[in-house]
Amino acid sequence: MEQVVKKIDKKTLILDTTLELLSENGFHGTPISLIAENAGIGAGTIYRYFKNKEELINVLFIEIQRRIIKAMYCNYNEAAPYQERFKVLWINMINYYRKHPKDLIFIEQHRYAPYVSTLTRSESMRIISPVLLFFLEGKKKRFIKHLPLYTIIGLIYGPIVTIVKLNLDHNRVTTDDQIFHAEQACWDAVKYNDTKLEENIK
Amino acid sequence: MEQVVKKIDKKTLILDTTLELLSENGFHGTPISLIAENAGIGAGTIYRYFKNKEELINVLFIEIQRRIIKAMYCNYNEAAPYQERFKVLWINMINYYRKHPKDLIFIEQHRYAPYVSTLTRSESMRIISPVLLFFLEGKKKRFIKHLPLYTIIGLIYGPIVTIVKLNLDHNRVTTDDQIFHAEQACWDAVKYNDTKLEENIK
DNA sequence: TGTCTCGGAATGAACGTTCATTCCGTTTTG
DNA sequence: CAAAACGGAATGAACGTTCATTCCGAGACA
Repeated sequence: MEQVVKKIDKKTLILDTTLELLSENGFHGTPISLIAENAGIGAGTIYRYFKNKEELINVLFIEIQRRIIKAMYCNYNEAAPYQERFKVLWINMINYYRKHPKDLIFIEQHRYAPYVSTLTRSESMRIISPVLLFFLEGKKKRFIKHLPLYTIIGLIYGPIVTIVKLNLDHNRVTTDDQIFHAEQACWDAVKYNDTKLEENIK
Repeated sequence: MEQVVKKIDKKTLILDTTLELLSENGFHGTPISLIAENAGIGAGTIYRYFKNKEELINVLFIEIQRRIIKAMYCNYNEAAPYQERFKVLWINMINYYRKHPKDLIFIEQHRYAPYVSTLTRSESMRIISPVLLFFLEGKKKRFIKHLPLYTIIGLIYGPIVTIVKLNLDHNRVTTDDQIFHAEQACWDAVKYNDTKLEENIK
C-alpha cells in the first residue's frame, strides 16, 4: 500500500520539477540530469516512471490539459443561461492561466512541438471535448454563430493566451478590468447576430 | 558587386533550408549538419553568415515577421474606410499563412521559445508597429473598442493562427468561406459598440 | 524480539551518440 | 597571386539512456 503512495508521489515530484524547469528553459535547455538534480533524485529513477524524455513531456502535457479543464468547470452551473455559462468557462480558464503562468508557457511552447505525439494530440482533444460540446450546443441553439469549431476556438482561446502572455512578457499584472472587457469582446465575436437586426440598426 | 549578390543568395539559401527543416522537425530535430547537407553546402559555411545556431533562428524569425507585414500591406489603401482597411489587413495576413504554412509553424513554434532573444522580441515589436498604430487609430477614432493593445491583438491574431493551424493538423483546406465569416467575427469582437445602442435593441 | 533473506526501488557513473563549433587545406574570386 | 570563401573532417562538450550495484523495508524464521 505504502509503496503505491510513494510511487505516485515521486511521479508527481518529477512532473512538477519538469514543468518548473521546462517553462523556464525549454526542452533542450533542461537535461534529464537537471530535472533529477532539482527533484533530489537520481537520473535513472526518472526512467522507472517514464520510458524516455519524450514520454515525460507528453504525460505532463496531458496532465496540465486535465487541470485546466477541471478548473474551467469549477462553479459551472449546467442550468444557467448559455451566455452565463460561457462567461464562467472563459473567466475560469483565463484565471487558471493567471494563477499558473508556467502551465501557460509550457502548453503554448509544446502545442506545436514535433515531439508531442499524435496520440497525445487526440487524447488532448478527448479531454477538451466537453468544451467542444458546449460550443456545438451553442451553435445548434443559435446562441452563437454558425462557425467551424476551430474558428470558434480561435476566437475564444486566442485572446486568453495572448493577453496573459503579453502581460507576463512585459511584467505587467493582468487586471480584472482587462479580463472583464476581454470576455465581453470574445462574446461579441461569437454571439449570434441576426443579420436583419443589424440592418435595422443602420 | 557579385560578391554581395552571392553572399545574399547563400544567406537566403541557408535561411530557406532552415525554415523548411525547422518547421518539420523543430529546433533540436534539425542539426546544423542537416541544414548544411540540404542546402548543399559545408557546415562551416553557415558560420560565415551566422554567429551560431541561435542567431540563425533569430534572424529567420525577424525575416519572416517582415515578410508577413509586407504581405499585409499589399493593396492596402490608406484612404479607405477603417473597417475596409481592417478587412484587407486581416485577410492578407491569413492568406499569407495559408500560402506559407511553414512560416506559421515556425513562428508559432518559436514565439515563446527561450532562445528567441529579447532583442529579437523588441525588433519584432518594431516591425509590427504599423499594425499597432492602426489599432491605436481605431481606438482613438472610436472605430474599435477601447481595449488594451494586447487584448486587441489576441482577439484578432489568435483566430488566424488557430484556424489555419487546426486545418493543417487535420489535413483540411481552409476555405474562403471560413475566412469570410471569421473575419466578420473578428470585426464583431473589436468593433466599437455604443452600449446605449445595444440597450435600445432589446 | 532480533536476525536473516529477499525483491524491487533507487542510484549515478559510464557509455555511446549527437551536435554545435572550429580549424585548416582547397577552391574561387578579382 | 593575394585574399576571401568554402567544405567538411576533427573536436570536445553535452546529453539521453543504461545497468551493475546499493539501499531499504517487509516478511520469514527461530
